[in-house]
Amino acid sequence: MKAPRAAVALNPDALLSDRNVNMSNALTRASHGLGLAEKRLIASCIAKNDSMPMAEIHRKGAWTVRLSAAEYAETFEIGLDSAYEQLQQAADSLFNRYVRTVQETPKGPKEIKFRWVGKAEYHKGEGWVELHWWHEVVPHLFGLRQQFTSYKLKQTAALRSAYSWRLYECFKSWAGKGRYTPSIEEFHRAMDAKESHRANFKELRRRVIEPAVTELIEKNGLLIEWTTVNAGRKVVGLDFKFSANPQTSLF
DNA sequence: TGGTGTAAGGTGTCTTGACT
DNA sequence: AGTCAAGACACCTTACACCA
Repeated sequence: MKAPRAAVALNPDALLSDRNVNMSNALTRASHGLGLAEKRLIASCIAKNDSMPMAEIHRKGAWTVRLSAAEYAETFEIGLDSAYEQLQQAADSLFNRYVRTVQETPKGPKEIKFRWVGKAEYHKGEGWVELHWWHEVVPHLFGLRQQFTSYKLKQTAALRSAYSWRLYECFKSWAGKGRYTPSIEEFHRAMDAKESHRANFKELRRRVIEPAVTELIEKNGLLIEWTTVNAGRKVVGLDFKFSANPQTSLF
């Protein structure tokens, strides 16, 4: 959990990569259902409205966000050609992506789904994409005062795996503790693990955990130790201990 | 804009060994 | 014996750079 942050005026000249990606802890720990390009697009659009006060968001109608291919290319250090292609594909697929959270109710856990966007339109020939946030996601992105996760976009811009990005966000949401101890089901959900990964811990370790941990150590300079929590031989949970490496960390 | 080559990431499958 | 995790290998896909 982070301390409440005073709203500051948005600097329109700030590089996108220097802006913050803010989202509620509940959203951070939910299943996002996003691939890497979609994740980049969503995070960039969140960062574009970084620190904008709610009143100004209402006044400017900032539920709608524009992102150009040039900004995308600069932020993620890829070529313009790739940026055009990724933005177009991500905009196409984003409309059908859902956030999935699980709420505990007296009748047991209940899954809640809502869309990321009500509209995602790529303007061919002009090189920019326009997103309109879905109304249910807005409270998780704007006007946050407590229980939220915040990081600079540049801290994830170098990541090449969506799993690394998701693990980084989970670490960020537990940064106060320096420890992330999900049940195996919570971890599956948070990582958007595929069925084959869920069915077999070896797959989860090989395809999700180890590549993500390696990338975060190499590119973000984190110090990470992790172990499994077992019931007999069955893995039922995970225990990550993480901290910033003062020499190299971007955490 | 489209084609091509390369590197990295992702997946499937088989074998081996340890544990219940 | 059955189950589960680990390791190795091959193959496919994706991301990206480069060039015409």
